[in-house]
Amino acid sequence: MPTEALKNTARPTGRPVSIDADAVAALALRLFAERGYEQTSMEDIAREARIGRKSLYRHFASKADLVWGGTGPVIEASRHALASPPPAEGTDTDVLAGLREAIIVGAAAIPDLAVTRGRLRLIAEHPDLMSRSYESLGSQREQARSYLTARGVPEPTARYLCAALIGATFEAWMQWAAGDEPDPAPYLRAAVGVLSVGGR
Amino acid sequence: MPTEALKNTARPTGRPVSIDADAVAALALRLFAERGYEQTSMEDIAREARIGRKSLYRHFASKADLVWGGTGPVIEASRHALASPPPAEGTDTDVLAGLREAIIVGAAAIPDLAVTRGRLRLIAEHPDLMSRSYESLGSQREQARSYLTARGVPEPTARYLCAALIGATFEAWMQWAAGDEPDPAPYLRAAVGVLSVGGR
DNA sequence: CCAGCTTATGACACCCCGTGTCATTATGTA
DNA sequence: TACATAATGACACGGGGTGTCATAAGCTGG
Repeated sequence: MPTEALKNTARPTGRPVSIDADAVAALALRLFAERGYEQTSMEDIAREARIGRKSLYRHFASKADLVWGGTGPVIEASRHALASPPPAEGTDTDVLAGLREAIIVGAAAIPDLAVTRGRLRLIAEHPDLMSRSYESLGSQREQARSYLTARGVPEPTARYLCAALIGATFEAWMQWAAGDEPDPAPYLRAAVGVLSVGGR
Repeated sequence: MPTEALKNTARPTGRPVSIDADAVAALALRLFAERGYEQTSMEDIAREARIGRKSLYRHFASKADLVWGGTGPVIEASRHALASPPPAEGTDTDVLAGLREAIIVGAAAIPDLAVTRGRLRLIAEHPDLMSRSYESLGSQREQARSYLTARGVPEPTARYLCAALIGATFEAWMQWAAGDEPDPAPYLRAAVGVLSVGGR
């Protein structure tokens, strides 16, 4: 999600990228941990990364993106898990179970959980970062919604279900991050367990 | 919620407030509607309200507070509805129904729905305003959580339930605001209907 | 090897949000 | 009338985010 203009997509001509966005994000995370989030300015990060402030903004749309950017893979993984199974005819077994499993799969795709935990803890501490959750999780919400509607869940119910799902799973991630348990799956399972499609 | 320092709380001495915060907020809403949210600077609002920019900030903590401030009464009303009935012994009837009714009562306490609809539509259009929902609804979340735990809902479940509740009801408000139906209650009912305390 | 193209880069300037300070003014109470 | 309290607004400042522009770096075709 680091705003990467055209990183891996075949670029036939032009000057290639010379800045390692992931390395810069990692550096920023380190600086945030050392000096604090709001005590570290974008100029500080740029200076430390030996690049210009404007170049920093070219790779990360905002300061918050330096933190939230790393969550891209998780969302992408659960998106993939949600997109794969085609909808069967009629009302299939349990749509909630499908959502749950996709989210678990997405979580399992995270390379290093320790970094993610640090990221989430940093987010939890700062309202400014916290509030970005709505937009950062937007694609996941959209993905879940199409999953539900494709399986016959009526429109308004699907919307509310997705909104509730995002809220609950985000809370689950936060609870996991606050503790020391290695596996986030139980938290996510419990969060999804709070939902019901039947309208009670 | 307009940051009011000491508006109605008996102030024995000192110069009384001479700025009508509600009027300023209404003016700001009008300017936002006319010129657009980000096209209207705090200086514009202050100039139009015939006050200084700093004085504006003394009444509203942020630009977003000019919009979100008006939601205070709703949250306060549902808080009151949630606080009134004392928990009975053992597992009482239906905690979700209690939550649902409190939210409906809160919605019914809104003086003029038209203004609220405009406000929510404005919020829907601007990610910056949208993202404030998390913090703005924080008190409501906390209130619902204590309601649930006081009625025997175990801790982690209560957390997830509240997170889901906030997400779903906010989505319900947004759906209501996007349409023309006069009563938000059906939307809210449907949103709460997506939850379940039983863990499926 | 050179010419020309594309694109990243960084310097500069700018707007605006939000905050801190401070002198001034207005309103109450003793 | 003196005093305390607090609102007001002027000024300055840090910092986020954006636009512009000249320059440098790499690729590709001749």
